[in-house]
Amino acid sequence: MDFKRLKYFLTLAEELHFGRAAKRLNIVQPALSAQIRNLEEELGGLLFVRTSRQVELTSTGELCLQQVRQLFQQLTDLKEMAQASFKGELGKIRVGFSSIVAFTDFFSGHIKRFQDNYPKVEIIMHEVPPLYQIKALLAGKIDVGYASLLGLEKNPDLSARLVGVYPFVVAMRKDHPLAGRGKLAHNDLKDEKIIIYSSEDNDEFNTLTTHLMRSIEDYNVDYFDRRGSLLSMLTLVAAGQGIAIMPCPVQSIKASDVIYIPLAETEASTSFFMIRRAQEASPAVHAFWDFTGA
Amino acid sequence: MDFKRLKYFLTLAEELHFGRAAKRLNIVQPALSAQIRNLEEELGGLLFVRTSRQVELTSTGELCLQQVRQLFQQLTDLKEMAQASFKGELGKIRVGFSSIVAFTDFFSGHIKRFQDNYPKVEIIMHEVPPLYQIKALLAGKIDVGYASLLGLEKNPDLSARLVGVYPFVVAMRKDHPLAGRGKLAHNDLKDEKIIIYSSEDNDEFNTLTTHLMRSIEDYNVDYFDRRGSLLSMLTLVAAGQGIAIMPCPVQSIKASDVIYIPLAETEASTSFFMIRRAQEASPAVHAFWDFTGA
DNA sequence: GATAGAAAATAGTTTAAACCTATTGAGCGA
DNA sequence: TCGCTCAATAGGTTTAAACTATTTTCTATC
Repeated sequence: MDFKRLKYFLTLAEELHFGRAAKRLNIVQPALSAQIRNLEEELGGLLFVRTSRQVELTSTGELCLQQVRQLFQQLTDLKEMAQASFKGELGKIRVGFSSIVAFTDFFSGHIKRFQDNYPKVEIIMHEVPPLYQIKALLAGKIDVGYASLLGLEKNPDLSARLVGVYPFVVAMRKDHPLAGRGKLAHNDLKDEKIIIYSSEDNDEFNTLTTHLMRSIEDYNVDYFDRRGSLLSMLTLVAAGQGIAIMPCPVQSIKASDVIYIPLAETEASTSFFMIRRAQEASPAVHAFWDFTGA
Repeated sequence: MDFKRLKYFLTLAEELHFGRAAKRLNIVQPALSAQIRNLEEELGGLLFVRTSRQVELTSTGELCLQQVRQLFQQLTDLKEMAQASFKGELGKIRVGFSSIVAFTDFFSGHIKRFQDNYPKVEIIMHEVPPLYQIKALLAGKIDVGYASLLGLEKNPDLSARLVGVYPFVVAMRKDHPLAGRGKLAHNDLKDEKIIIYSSEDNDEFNTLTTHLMRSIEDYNVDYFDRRGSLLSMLTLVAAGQGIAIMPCPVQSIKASDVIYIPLAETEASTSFFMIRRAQEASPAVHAFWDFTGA
């Protein structure tokens, strides 16, 4: 059983004339006769009634015609699907993102614009803490990561691309003494209780605060060490437990009683990266990477 | 694109090893390598990642695998369908029957038993007057006819088979003078008004009554000539317009005020035939013919 | 009824591609 | 470094599909 034979069958069923059908198939009439005979032998009965004047389908032939049309449709679909898949227009991309990334403008922009241009690619989102993203990428659990991490260029198994650099803001209760200020400098934080997110699992906040701390190390800062999420930090701020230094995208989280004031006069900032495996095979992931990089 | 290639793909996708897959396919490893390469070139990308230690599917390969499995399922279905159709287990049979036939025991028996044994054959019933059945058969409007007709053996384009011979009964109002009798003879009808169905279109009643009349031609019978259906004859009988001579299956029609009395002492009878085209192509029709004849 | 024409089937030859054997090359483990 | 496994490559062989030429069958027309 062969697609070529089925194609011959289909053409003959349409033309109902061996000579014309053979011409359309760019073969010669006896070749078509032989192939149709082969097909009929394989199925165990006649598909056409041949009188010397006309050819017509048997009832079985009619049934087969419908099925064969379907079969060719499926074959066409298969080819198109494969080609779409090779072009990265089809497939799944598992995207890992850290909690802060979810509030950046580039992240939602990437996802939305890609989805608009590649509607058949399924994007599966996972919130994954930054250091875990590296493990998840190498273990094949996610295909693309979005996080603020340092030293990525040192890992030969990963490719990274800088996608955003953000200054810091200071989150505090609205009745905090500093609340009226339009902007803050290092000096202003000198005697404040600063809430820092710290966790062995999650390096992002460590990274950025360490980064920041380096720039304000001259100052004598009390800090409040605490495990928890981005939101739990804001809860602590709202509860008057201290102030928090955070990348500015966090501003879009409107917590009651909490205000954000830019931290000026420092070159400290948070850099966000896209990360993928250096040896990536999936065309969809490459399409995503190239599309968001263009 | 060829089913053989797709089969190779399927086997390799299952084995993930060129040597083993080739062995299962009863070909040699380089042949398999070449065919997989051809397939990949045709689709425009790689379906497998080959390291010298292991073979695995690409993401596109995974997608194709599902589609190809479906394709093979459909191919199997096509073959099975074709073979079922050749055996007459699949298809349509358009059955024409005259009104009286609907009340015979053989008719419902044929249909029911065949349908039980050939559940996938669609039987389409048409009530067709007897002479029309011959036209409908020759015009390809129906495939099998059931009727009482004479001279069928003279038509070389048709095959017929006798399926039932029934004596006559006399239908009359229950208050008719003859109503008390257990059976009737020709003599008894001598002075009765007999309702006869007559139509150029429909020969069945003409046939049977002519047949009957021949056997009682010695008697002086008034008859009431009237176009109409089987039921309209019974209506006339119920209205006291006369008595009617009918094949005994009509007895199963219980009309109020109408009783049936056997017409004995005559060899006159109605013969019912199955009819089909002599040159019938449809295996389902042959299956029906053979099944009901066995 | 004979004859010409049309269309599918048959016979024999040619060609193409699928397959086979033998070998090479690459990667991994001892 | 050697040896082993496994896929790729090279070159010859076989099979089957296609071609050309011819026959057969049926129909339409004279």
